Parts: sequence; C-alpha cells; structure tokens
Amino acid sequence: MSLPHALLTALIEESGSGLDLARRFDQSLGFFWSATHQQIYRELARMEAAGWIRSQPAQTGRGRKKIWVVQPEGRKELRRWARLAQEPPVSRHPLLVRLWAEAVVGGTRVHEELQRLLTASRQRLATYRTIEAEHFSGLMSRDRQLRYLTLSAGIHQEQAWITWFEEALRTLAA
Amino acid sequence: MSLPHALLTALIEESGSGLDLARRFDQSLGFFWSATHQQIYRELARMEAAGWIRSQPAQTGRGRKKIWVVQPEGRKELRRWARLAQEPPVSRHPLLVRLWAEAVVGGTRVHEELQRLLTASRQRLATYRTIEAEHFSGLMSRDRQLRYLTLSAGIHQEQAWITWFEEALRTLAA
DNA sequence: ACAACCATGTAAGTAGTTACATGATTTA
DNA sequence: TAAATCATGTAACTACTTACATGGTTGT
Repeated sequence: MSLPHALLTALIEESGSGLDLARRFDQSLGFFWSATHQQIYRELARMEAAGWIRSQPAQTGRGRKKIWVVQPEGRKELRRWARLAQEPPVSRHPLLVRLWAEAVVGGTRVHEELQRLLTASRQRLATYRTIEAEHFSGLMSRDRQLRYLTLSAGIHQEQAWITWFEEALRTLAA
Repeated sequence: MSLPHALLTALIEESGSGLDLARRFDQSLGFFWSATHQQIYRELARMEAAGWIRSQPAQTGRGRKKIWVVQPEGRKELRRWARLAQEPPVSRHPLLVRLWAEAVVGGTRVHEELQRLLTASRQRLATYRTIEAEHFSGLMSRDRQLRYLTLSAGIHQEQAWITWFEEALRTLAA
C-alpha cells in the first residue's frame, strides 16, 4: 500500500491537517495520486497509532484542527518502504471491455464514447502543459527535475491515449 | 463495475466454465483485463442469481464442472451497460510516490527500480509485438480490427512508459 | 488405492467509494 | 444569532487479493 507513504512524503514536505492534505491531493498532486478525505483521515489515524506521526497540538475529537508532524519513526518507515520493489498497478479500463463488447455484440455506440474521452484527455494534457510552462521551464535543480518527472509521466500517458483514441476513431470510421 | 460485463462478453464469444474464463483472463485477455478465479466464481454466482447466465447442465456443489451460457437477459444487460459513459480509472503508480519521496528525503535508490520496470515493460511490449505479428497482420476484417485495438492500447501504453523510463533514467544519471 | 490435477468454493483481509453525522469557527 | 464553512469523523458498501478447503476425475 502506498497511500500512507504518499502521506508521509507530503507531510515531510510540509506539515498540515487532514483537510490540507485532501486539498493538496485534489490539486497539484492529483495528476499522479488521489485520495478522498475519508481515506486520508482513516490512514492518518493508523499512522498515529503506529507512531509515525503526531498531532500538534494533541487535540482530540471532532472539529478540532490537528496539524500532523512526521516523527523519526515515520521517516524511518518511509525510507524502508521507498527501497521496496513495487509492481505497476494493473489497469482495467472499462472502455476496452466496451470495445470488445462492440466486436462481439455490436451497437454500443462506442464512437461517441471515444470522442468524449479524447476531448477529456486533450483537456488534461493542456492542464499539464500549463503547469509545465508555469513551474518547470528553463534550467531546473535536481530536486525540481525529480518533481517534474511525475508531471512528465502524466504527459506521456495522456499523449499515448490521445494517439490511440485517434487511431481507434479512424478504425471505427472506416 | 465492468467485471460482470467482461464475463458476459467473454461468454457470448464462447461459453465455458469458471476456470476456462480464469485461464482466458490469464492469457490472451490479460493484457487489458485481469481477474482471479475467486473473483470470477463469485461474480458468476451473482450473474446466475440475476438471471443473466445459466449453467449447462445445472450441476451443483463443489468439483462439478459448470458450463455457463448467456441468457437473453444477459445480452440485454450487456447492451444496456455498453452504452453508459465510463470514467477512466485513476492510476496510482507507487513508483511516482517513490520518485516524489526521492525528491523529498533522497537515498531511495529509485534508479534500480526504474531499470527493473523498464526491462519488464520492454518484455511486455515484445510479447504484444509477437501477438500482433501472429494474429493481427495484413488486411483485417472490421471485427478483427476492433479486437486489435485492445492490443494496440497496450502497445501505446507500454511505449509511453518506456520513453518515460528512459527520460527518468537520464535525469537521475545527470 | 493413491497421487496429480481439475474445478468450485469459503473466509478473511485490504483499499477505495459513497453517504452521512457532528463539532468548531467565521462572517453576515 | 443564524448561516456558511472548516474540519474531523462513522458507517456501509464494493472491488480486489491472499490463503485455504473440498470435491471430482484421471492415470499409474
């Protein structure tokens, strides 16, 4: 599981509350990782129980904001995890099932869906390009280059999908 | 959820037992969808309860082979589902967290992991290319072209990852 | 008869999603 | 002071994974 380690990394970068983290995952980090606040709160509770993080101040109960700070044990755990081999996630894209169903039973109007997903991919790519131009242009430090790589991965993936969507639309049009 | 609809499509293509399906998902279908036999058996039971499929003959209990046949209700359900809009799955690749951790705490030896994943991607791509040459060469019928698209999606994805792995390795080497 | 394999299934646990509940703080 | 918003949390559910159990068939 990578979520707790994503949270540890985020908190080392900058301490914050559960909602702060949820917002960061919704915004800048969203292009390569996502998590809802429910998931985050549950995970933070587990991480506190494990002694990886501590809340500052140690308030309890609902509604009281907690700022989470990573403890030495948390850094140790992150270093341990970050050296393990991790398999790439299996991707199960419903569109591929739909395309297969089109081949088997037909009449699924998959053309429209391809067009819709192509538009969405182009928009995501445009967003990535904007972030790229604003935050990752010119000469970059090693640290900055490493951060850029996560964005670059998203760009490569979207580009691959866009090329494939176009190919698929040509196939269906023929 | 797409698994029951993937199973319906597979069974319309060719009726078979749960284990037959598991083997098909392990082999040819594996490059765009995967499911373990436990998942498949549970889903088949639900699909039978819904009246989408029926076993031929209607044997019960452990160890007795059941050949599943799609009922008219099942075809209807597949057609219904195949027209719904489906969002692409959010991809959470642990490697991106690791790369981010490398930027934040360092010392994660992510270089080795990138090399390992690059090799694995190259092997998968080679497998896809073999399937492509053996089953999808020359002029293809529309049906065949549609089936090729699922393989083509895998090829585009792997190529994108390979390009990105190489870029990431260059960045880390610098 | 018994080993190997084929085939179906149960149980327990992890991860993620959706819907809802509740307390605390800010602001009109 | 009431509404809006911030913030934390519970509950229930779905999908997937891992480990194990059990019956049936085939070959020696």
